[in-house]
This record gives sequence, C-alpha cells and structure tokens, in this order.
Amino acid sequence: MKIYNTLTKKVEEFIPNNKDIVKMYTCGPTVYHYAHIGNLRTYIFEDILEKTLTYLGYNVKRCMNITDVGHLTSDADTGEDKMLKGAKRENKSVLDIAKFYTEAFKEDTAKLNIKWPEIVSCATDNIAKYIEIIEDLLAKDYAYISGGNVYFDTSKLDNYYKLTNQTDKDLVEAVREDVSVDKAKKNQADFVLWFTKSKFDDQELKWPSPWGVGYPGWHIECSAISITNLGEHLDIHCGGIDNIFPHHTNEIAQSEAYLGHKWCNYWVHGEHLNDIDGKMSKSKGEFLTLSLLEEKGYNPLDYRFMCLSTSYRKVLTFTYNALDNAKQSLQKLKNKIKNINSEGPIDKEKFEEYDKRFKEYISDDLNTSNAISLIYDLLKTDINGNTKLALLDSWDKVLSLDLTKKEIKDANHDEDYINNMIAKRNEAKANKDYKLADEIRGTLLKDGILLKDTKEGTIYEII
RNA sequence: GGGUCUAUAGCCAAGUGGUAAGGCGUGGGACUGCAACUCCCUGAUGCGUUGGUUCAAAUCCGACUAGGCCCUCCA
Repeated sequence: MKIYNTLTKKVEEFIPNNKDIVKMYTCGPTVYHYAHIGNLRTYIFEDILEKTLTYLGYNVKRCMNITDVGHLTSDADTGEDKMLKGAKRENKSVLDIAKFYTEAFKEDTAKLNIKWPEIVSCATDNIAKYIEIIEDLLAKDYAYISGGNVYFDTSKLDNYYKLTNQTDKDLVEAVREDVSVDKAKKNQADFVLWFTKSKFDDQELKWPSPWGVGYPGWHIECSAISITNLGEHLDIHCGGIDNIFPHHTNEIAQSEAYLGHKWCNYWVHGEHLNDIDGKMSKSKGEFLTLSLLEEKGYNPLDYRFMCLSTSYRKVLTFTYNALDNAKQSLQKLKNKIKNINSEGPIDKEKFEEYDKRFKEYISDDLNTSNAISLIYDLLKTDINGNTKLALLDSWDKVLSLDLTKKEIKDANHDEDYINNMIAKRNEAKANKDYKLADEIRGTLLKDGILLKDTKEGTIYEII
C-alpha cells in the first residue's frame, strides 16, 4: 500500500507499527450544524482508506472524535462559540444541539455508505484525560500559565513546524480579519490548552480543573482521545487539509511533548470540495447539505461516485453539471450490471487477475479513478457473468456504491395485476392500438413499475 | 510576505520518460409501433505559455501566466 504522507511530502510505502493491526485516527465533526457535502467528502475519503486497508488484509482499529464543546471556541474578540451559537439559534441547550447534529451526521454518513468508526468518543467525555496531559506538560515545562489560561510553549520544540515547512517568521500574525492577537502568549504560535479566562463567560459547559473552572483548548481533544483509545503509537492520522495548520501541528506538538517520542507516522489529508468561487462554507453561497441534494433528486451515492472519480488529493469543484455527470454515469453503470446474466462457475483465475489489478489501483494512494475504470474494463471483457458479479461484489466492499445491490422496493400492486396489465398492453400492441398500449405503460410507470420490451418479451422493473 | 497545491477534449478525469485510459455529453447506427434500457461507431498530431535536458517529454529542470488552499473557527 502506497499513501501520500504530509509529514514527508511524499508517496510512501505504508508500514504499520504492528503488522497485525493498523491504528487510525480521524478528526470528527463539530456538531453545531448540519454537515455540508464538502465536510462529507473528507469522510468519504477516510472511509475508502479504511476499507482499502481492510481489503488488503489489515485489521484496522479506527477512532473518531465528536467535537461537542471547547476547542471550537474562536479566540477572536468577534468570534463566537459555534456550539453556543447553534444553541442560541435553535433555543436549545448545547448538549441537545450536539445530540441532534450528531444524529444528523450519522444519518448522512449512513446514506453515503460510510462505515461508522469502531470507536467514537465525544470531547466532553474525556475531560479527565485532558487535565492529566496538561498537568504533565506543565510539569515538564512545555506549558505555562498566563492570564488565567494554560498555554503550550512552542518555543520548547525544535521542529514545531515539521508538518508545514513554515517557520515562525513566515507566519503573518492574525492574517484573517476576525483573529485578534492574544497578549498573554509568550510566542505567537503558542496555543491554549485550558481556558479559565475567556471572552465567553457564558460558556455553558465548564469543568473544574487545577487551574480553575474552565474548559479545554482547541487541540487537546484529539490528542487525548487518540492516545486513550489507540495508545502511544498511531499509524495514521487523517483529516481535512485545512487541519494541517494549526490543528494537526499542535496535536503533534502536545502529543509528542507528553509522550516523549514520535507519535504518528502517517498524516493523510483530504483535499477540499470547493464551489465555483473557492472554498465552501456554511455561511456563504448555497448551504449544500446531503438532504438538499436528495430534495433535488440526487441519490447520496451519486455524490459518493463523484468524489471517487478523482483523487482525494485534488481539489474538486462542485457544480451541478459535475453531479449530473456522476449521476448519469452511475445510473448507466448500474444498468449495465443489472443486465449481466448470472451464469457460469466462478473463474478463479480471471477473478484473481482482475482482483489483483483492483488492488494495485486502490493501493496506489487510493486511485479510485482507475479502480472505477477497471469496472468498465471488466464489463466489456469476455468472462462469465457470475465471475463478473463476484468481482463487483468484492470491489464494492471498498467502493460502497451498491453496485450489485438489488433495489428492494414494494410495488403498489401484486404480480398478478402487473402481469395482467402487461398482457392487456401486449394485446393492444398486437391490435396496433398504441394509444392504449402507451396508456397502460404510463399507468404502471406512475406506480413505479417500468416496462421494458426485450427480445424475450416484456419485463418489468420496480423503480 | 511565507508555505502548499493545481493547469490534459464541451464537461469529469487517468497518466510519474517510450509516443494521450475511462466516463458523461454530442453526432450516427442497431433494437423498438414509438420510447426506455442495452449494444456498435464517433472525438486531442494534442496535455496553461515558453526555454532547456534527452534518441524520446503531458511526464524531468528553469522561467512565466492563471487559479485554489493555509498562515490560530474550519472537512
């Protein structure tokens, strides 16, 4: 398996710490609002990565956090706590908001055939661990208390910027308008581990700590949850590309200072879904949720297919034109698969030959584009139907596009009724009464029954 | 200012030195009473521009152009 590692800026051979188990951590959602489809692109990529590893024979243990408090607080004077904002907007408590949007996120991922990680842990369930780590960092002099908050001292590290190739001189302070300068910090890059003094006095959730009642900083959550659940050595840490700095940079800083050794070997980041104007956000332009796409007549898997058509490391620009393209392609592909005759014994040699190619593609830094092309190649090739279906079933364990899934939908009418209608239509056709024939076809279509005239006679499909 | 990434047909897109995969759309044809589904045929002397290295460059190197993202909310 080859994978691009942000740490080395190279595609590398993946070698886990322990060959029997791959430990994988993925940054989870902040549950203050619905996820937009750009957020979901990252989870699709992580899903493909996890399933690829599993397909290649690794035993994957994956953990994800749910951010329901704390580090989503902006440090800016003009900023607002996202959870609080969400709660105010909907007149609910922070915990209710978190619960509601966690469920919504779970539903979205299910619709996209994303496997829910084996371990999912909420930020608010790990306060004791944050405190333990922060106390340790203070004892080791990696952290200091200033202005009532606990900060991480980035000047104590030789290679704080190892993930980004930057230097502290490169950073433009408060480049964004909504970011202000915190004068309590010793170094510009220092970040908060624990807040007791902040502009958000109305923070709903607070916990006692050795430094006073307060709440955790923005980055400690992922380090703590990962170390608690996956141990001191992590194989893969994923997230959106925007997390490289500062979130993942800070995670490395505090985790390695705490552990005293290298923490994670592979940092893998998914590129963004942009809209025509650039980065997608919840406050600008159309708020593109999965539900919105469904309302517009798209299947969530159309979007998944669109994501898989290119590399997870390339910016993908969302347009309805591109989504239509994906929708059409997937529909045609499934039609072709439906037409495969399930006959013949499975040709083990051919199966291995094609499966080997599939594995080569997906293990080449997750080349889903080539993997999908291989499906078209397979469909055209001259091997028996059952072998093709077996391969498609197998590959769908990774691609998860429901390639061979039979849609199980109840028709509004029973089989006798449908067959009777077909017989009537055929009679009308024989009498060249095409008006009646088309009426019957139209009536059935309204009930979700699609007629197809084939050489073997008229068949129907429940749509 | 610094970092980082991208540029291949109308659209999506593969391609990592050996002479441009695949898909969607378009056009034509087969099948059909007409459709739908399916099948067959149909596209780049060309890979942002420009120098260079090489027997050979979309692929490597330089310059330029355009654009995205990051530089303490972010997937």
